[in-house]
Amino acid sequence: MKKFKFNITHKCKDSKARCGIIETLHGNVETPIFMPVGTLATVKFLSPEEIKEIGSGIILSNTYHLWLRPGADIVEKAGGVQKFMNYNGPMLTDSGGFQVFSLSKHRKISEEGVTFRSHLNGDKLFLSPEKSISLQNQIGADIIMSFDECIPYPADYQYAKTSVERTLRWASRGLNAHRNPNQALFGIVQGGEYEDLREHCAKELVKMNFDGYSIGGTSVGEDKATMYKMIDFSIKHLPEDKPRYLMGVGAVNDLFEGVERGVDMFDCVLPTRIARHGTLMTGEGRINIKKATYKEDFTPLDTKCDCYTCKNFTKAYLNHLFRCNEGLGDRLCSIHNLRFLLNLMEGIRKAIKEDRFLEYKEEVYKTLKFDERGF
RNA sequence: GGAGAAGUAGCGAAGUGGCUAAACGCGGCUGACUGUAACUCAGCUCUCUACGAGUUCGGUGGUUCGAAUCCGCCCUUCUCCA
Repeated sequence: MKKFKFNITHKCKDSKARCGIIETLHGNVETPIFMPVGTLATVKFLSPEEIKEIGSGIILSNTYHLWLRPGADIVEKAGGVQKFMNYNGPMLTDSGGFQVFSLSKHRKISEEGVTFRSHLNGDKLFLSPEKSISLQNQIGADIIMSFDECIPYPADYQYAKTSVERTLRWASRGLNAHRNPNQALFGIVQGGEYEDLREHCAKELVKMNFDGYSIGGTSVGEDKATMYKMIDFSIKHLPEDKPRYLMGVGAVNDLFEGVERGVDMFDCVLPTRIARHGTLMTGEGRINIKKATYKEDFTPLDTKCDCYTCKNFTKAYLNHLFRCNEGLGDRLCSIHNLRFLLNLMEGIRKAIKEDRFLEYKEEVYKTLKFDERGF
């Protein structure tokens, strides 16, 4: 008996947005949800208590990275990733498929799998669908991903087609290799910017009957309009009653556009990464706290934000911490950016339940001063 | 009082006749970041009427076609000895 369940609790009347609940062994999650990324079994700079405090429902970790360090066997011996990092909430692991893209200079793809050169020490590593699933079984997250190839944009049609076919074979192999019924396994729709490939990929995955479906291959350099098309091309062939996860997306307007199209889950390094680099998401748009203008600004980052950082610290102090390269700055800014997005998702869920998602979207778009990046 | 050593852009520090408006680091200023090789990366940082021009290497006077680089004098700092 699987411990994973997804129930839709409310459907938006004038868009494809919906609210739901994902049930896992480690707790329930309300959707649509934004998942903070904790690649190495840590959301960089945040303690598990802080992750909980910002209202995170589920976090993500990475197979490739944990495989390299400390090793999936060690995570398994620790009692699984949740116990290992002392985080007792729901977790998801990515398969390493994104590293096929992001470490493209260090890998070689074959039908069997992908040979990587470790980014740490140059070791030759081999990741296959079976290996990725087996590692994820060991790591023990509640939701795991198929091993896919995330292709770049733009992609040559023939290449995208060949890649999609292979990703489909990999998905099937991964499904057969999956050994832990307590872990939900998601298939990943690829196909680049091509409608027919996305359709084909989605339909074939649905035939395999995964627990949920991810939309991959987005936010790899394409423009917004293309990304939204990729979502449309994929999502319309996915079943209503399974969760849809748009991978690697976290710019504010992308979250709205995704939800409007029926996406239930998002993850993104953006809020935490830019926080560490001094960029903050606020009601006024993105600000860079390192700028000289904040040196004597003794007001909070965002007066409307209820996060620990905004309730207790000033821009001048954050500016100071960044100038001194003090880790507390990275931490406080990460807390804020994550809370900002999670707040936004709470607002989105509430609006959907009240049948006013599109109104809410319009309100937020009016209030937040979006730039062309969508913040 | 005597003997040495040194003074280079905001700071530290290379450079000892032309390829030097002057390496590099820090600091400063901007920008980027979307399933994390990311507390990272990129650009700018003498002045201006700025795809060009003008003034620089403690000061000043020389040598030379040409000087941050060689010579004289002056100023300042440091170390050691009295």
